[in-house]
Amino acid sequence: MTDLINQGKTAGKLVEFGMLQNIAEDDVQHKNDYKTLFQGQGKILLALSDNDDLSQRDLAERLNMTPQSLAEFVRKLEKRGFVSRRKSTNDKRVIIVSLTEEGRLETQRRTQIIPKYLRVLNDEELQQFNNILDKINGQMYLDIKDADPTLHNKYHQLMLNHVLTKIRTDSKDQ
Amino acid sequence: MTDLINQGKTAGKLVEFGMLQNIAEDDVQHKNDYKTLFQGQGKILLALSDNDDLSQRDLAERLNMTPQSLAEFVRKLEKRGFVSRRKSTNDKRVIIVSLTEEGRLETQRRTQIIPKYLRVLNDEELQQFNNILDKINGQMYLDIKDADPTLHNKYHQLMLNHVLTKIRTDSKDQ
DNA sequence: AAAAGTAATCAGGTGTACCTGACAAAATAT
DNA sequence: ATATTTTGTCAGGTACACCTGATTACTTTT
Repeated sequence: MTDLINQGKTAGKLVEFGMLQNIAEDDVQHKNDYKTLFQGQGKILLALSDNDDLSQRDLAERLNMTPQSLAEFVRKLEKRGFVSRRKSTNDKRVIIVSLTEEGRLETQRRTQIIPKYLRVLNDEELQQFNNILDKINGQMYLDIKDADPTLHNKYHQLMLNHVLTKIRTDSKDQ
Repeated sequence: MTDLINQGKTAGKLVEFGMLQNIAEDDVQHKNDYKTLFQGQGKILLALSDNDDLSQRDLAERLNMTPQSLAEFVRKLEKRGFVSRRKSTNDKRVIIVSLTEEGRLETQRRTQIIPKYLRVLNDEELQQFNNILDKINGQMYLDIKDADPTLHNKYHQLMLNHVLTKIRTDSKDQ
């Protein structure tokens, strides 16, 4: 019972956290697409930063979207200079998508930004927060696998693991 | 230096956290509009749950959007049965927007859901998480105020405080 | 009573994330 | 060599969150 109360309190704070992140983005830093990090174009950048030179088909599969949607986003990313497309030589149907240098920078910019607000935590709290996020994220992976055990999603999750392992590693390495 | 490394690690986990929340929403629980909680129609529900019977003008101001946008969202919410509109008697120009019972339930559903993943935290961790979120959120409020000290945003923030205080209180009271 | 505000509305637009259906070109299977 | 499968494209669509400009109806100011 006490559990529920405390969980509720925390849940409220998480809502608050989400909202504040949202506002900070809208009003403060004009271009920090936190919300678009995991969708559409952003998703593609993440996937490519994990594994460059993928075909559109492959990307679409990994990202769980139709090839048409994928193509659209890739076109937009190309227009923005973040990816390049070239025909595969083995199979002249396939188009290989790669990150440009610009795109690589953009991806880093998007994922490796250390939110300013983390600076208010001291070492101990940071450590606690880390553990907590590990636990929570672990549970969410399980929940996702549980609720949606399709093949696609296995790929999907696999990719996420890779992407995010990389992000974690990168920021650790800096 | 060690600080930066740890902050980076945590930042990565936060990215992961955001992503997982996103996927869990897409694929698992089909209708948990977490991402639309603080935008458009969702924002309006939140504002009304804090302070019912507001004029459209008032809502638009509090929510930092144009009256036209506001009107559009209110229309949509009305269509979905979440709000009702009635003419003010004092001023026949203004339209008072109120939550219906449905709308009130919907708002609660959206904000008071206790994420399942919180159950993996024990009492101590929950307590730690609470403190951490308080600190972080407090800092974000400051950052927002700092970066954007317009009148609108003061109102905006005020409203948020109210809304979220209420949410916090509600979940505590349960 | 006329002028100046104010609260809405209508009309039309932008950008983003998706989707379906139809089809061409290339690769593979028979 | 023909049939089938696969990769990608084109065309067109939905839904959502916004926005600007013009206009109507009502209120307040002068």
